[in-house]
Amino acid sequence: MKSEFLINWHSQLRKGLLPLFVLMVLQEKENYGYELIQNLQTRFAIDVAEGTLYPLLIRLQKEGLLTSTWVEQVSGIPRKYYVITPVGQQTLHEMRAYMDSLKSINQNEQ
Amino acid sequence: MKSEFLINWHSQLRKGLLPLFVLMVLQEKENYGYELIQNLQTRFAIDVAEGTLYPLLIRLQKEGLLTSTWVEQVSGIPRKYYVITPVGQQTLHEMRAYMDSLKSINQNEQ
DNA sequence: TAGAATACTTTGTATAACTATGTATTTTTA
DNA sequence: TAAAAATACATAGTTATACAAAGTATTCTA
Repeated sequence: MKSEFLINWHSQLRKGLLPLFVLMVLQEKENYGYELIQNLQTRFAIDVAEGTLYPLLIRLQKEGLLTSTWVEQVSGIPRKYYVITPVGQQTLHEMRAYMDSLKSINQNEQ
Repeated sequence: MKSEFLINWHSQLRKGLLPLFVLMVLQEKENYGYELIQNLQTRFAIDVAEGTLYPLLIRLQKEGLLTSTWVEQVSGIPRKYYVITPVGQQTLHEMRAYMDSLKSINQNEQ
């Protein structure tokens, strides 16, 4: 059974990883929120609550990393599709560079 | 120049990484706070303010991952040395396992 | 027709980094 | 030798963000 500390650590780690993962998914293809939650699960084995993701998407959009458009469905509820912007791509690039630098640091371990 | 967003992202990412890095350093050798700040800088290229590290150390101790003892110096100010506990080592192990799982996920990228 | 699934939003709470400040001692330097 | 810098630890207030919970609305399914 996972300790209280580890559960909390995971939650804290997500504060950094989640924006990265979201940008990574959207880099490949535009997504609407509900779809993104499922892609994050299959792609990164990470369960994201709607109350976590939607505020994040709004924040990323406010920062200029994403744009969004409502798309009416022939059948079903309208979906808000999120697309990564050039600023978002540049930011993703720098995030990746930082993550890679961490990896190389961790290499000189037993 | 780094964007506001990236600066903030780094800060959020640290909330997850810092406990991991601290445990990694202490896994190798006991450290006192001030020394630890320097080791985190040389080892992980990460600048940690005292106001960040000391509360973290107190928290980790409260969680049972560390113990600490004051050591009087022949010359100089007494130092509080932090030592990783078995619980801390187990926790570190699980943190590493999780970090490794992230790495393998990130591998299937262009 | 009730319930599940889809789809987005908002409110309140908890966690933890960060800034700033404070205390105290020792070493360096001008 | 006095001032400044470095060493060493601690705490209060602010801010960002995950998360739980609840809400709104539509569509599909049994």
